[in-house]
Amino acid sequence: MLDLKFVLDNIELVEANCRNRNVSSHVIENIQAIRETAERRKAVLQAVEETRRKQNEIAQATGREKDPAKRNEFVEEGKRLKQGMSAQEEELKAFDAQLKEQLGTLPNLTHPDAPIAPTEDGSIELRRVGTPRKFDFKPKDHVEIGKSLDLIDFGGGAKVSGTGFYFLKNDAVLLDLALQQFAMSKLVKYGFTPIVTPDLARVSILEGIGFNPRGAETQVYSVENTDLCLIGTAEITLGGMHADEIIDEAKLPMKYVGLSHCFRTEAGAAGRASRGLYRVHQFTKVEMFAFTQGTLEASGAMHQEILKIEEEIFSELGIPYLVLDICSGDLGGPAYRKFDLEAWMPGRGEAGEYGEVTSTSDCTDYQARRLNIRYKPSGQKGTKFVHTLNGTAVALSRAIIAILENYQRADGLVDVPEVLKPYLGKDVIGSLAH
RNA sequence: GGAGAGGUGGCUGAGUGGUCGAAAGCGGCGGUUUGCUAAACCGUUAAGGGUGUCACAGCCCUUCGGGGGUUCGAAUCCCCCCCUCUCCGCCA
Repeated sequence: MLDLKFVLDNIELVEANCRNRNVSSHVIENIQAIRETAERRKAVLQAVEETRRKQNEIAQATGREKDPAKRNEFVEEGKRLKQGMSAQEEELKAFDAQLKEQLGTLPNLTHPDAPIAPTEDGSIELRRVGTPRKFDFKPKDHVEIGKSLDLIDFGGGAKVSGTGFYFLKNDAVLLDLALQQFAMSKLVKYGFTPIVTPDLARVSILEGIGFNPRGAETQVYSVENTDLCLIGTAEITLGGMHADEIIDEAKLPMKYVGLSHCFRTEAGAAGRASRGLYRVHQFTKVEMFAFTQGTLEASGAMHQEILKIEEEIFSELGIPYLVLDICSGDLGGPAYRKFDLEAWMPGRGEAGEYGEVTSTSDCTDYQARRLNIRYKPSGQKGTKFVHTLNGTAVALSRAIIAILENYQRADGLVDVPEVLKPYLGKDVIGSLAH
């Protein structure tokens, strides 16, 4: 959510930003509506406050009055004032709700260096690291590898839970756990506090992070008869962890690395390039999340730190990747700037393709404002919203794709990346040897 | 799931219908003292919003877990919800 005052003072800038963000046209129409709503709300607010002031005055005078007759007069006066109140207050509430809804549709501002383009092909490739391996045999995709080595059971997943679900088996399980350990250990070394988060969260927390679990295009599973949803990412729970808090400035930045399951309905995604593990309803993810001081310098620096760690993880895994600076039209509401890593997947498409494996966003104060997470900057009075950032350390399903496909051998087995060997306990996936 | 107790400012904690935005302590900030530090002492210290100012000040409204209600007036009484603690039951 953007700050109301900022929006009112910068209508044109906000409008231009919305156009760059490729939001639907009714959002842009909303901006003028916000101005009107805000003005009408203010008028009502002032009327309500004036009435309340009179009421307080009468109530206090009544309390002080000893003479029963005079006291009675005050009471009658108070009753009269009270009668006029409720309609005004209802009106105020309605305006507040409307304003909040209208503001909620506006995306965050955009980093000046982010590429401006309407759709995802406008994102800019910053660099490519590593060279895709040349195979002297025709590489399989992870679905075939998973089948031949008995690592992934899609049929069983479909039977038990439907399409988009799967069982990991045998060495895939060890690989999954090894990746978690590898990522966790690294992040802890970098000063991140390890967390295992809940996999369900309240609707209000989802909304604070910028999800709309009840919207028409929701990707979120809701749990019937509760106000809970299955989380699509630990970003939700990690960000929500400090909702409504005033954080000691000395503790900033706070860095967390969370482990959670992630659930996504992937509504409307059928038929796209989503074979196998690439787009599934449930996966496990190790996620970074940081709270920084509320300055662009602080969160910008943290954003670079997170990106560097993401790159280090895939470099050490020995998987070629590229870094994308995500363009304005593909940013998503809360992000001020976003970098994606795409890893080389030899079995994807006709002759291999890069596929998204991580994403890191600087959300500035957009999430913190709605979640009400603040700190007191030293030397200033009052409070300021923190900045929040998130970034994928390892999304297990997609990392597994990359490893199986990049490390496959002519004999059908899969080598274990050097850095994972200590965690996995064996050198070759699919073999009996330990 | 059953029974009970409780949720108050950055923290601990008093306050059961009338200047209570709230005692006290801790912490923080400013000052005195001091060679420096500590201690001691004095003072100060909630947030958000409206109005106003060049900027302060000032004035006003809201907030004592959340929401509703009673009342001229609610931290205080009533109802619902959330959360915490204790005991019992159940359970990995």
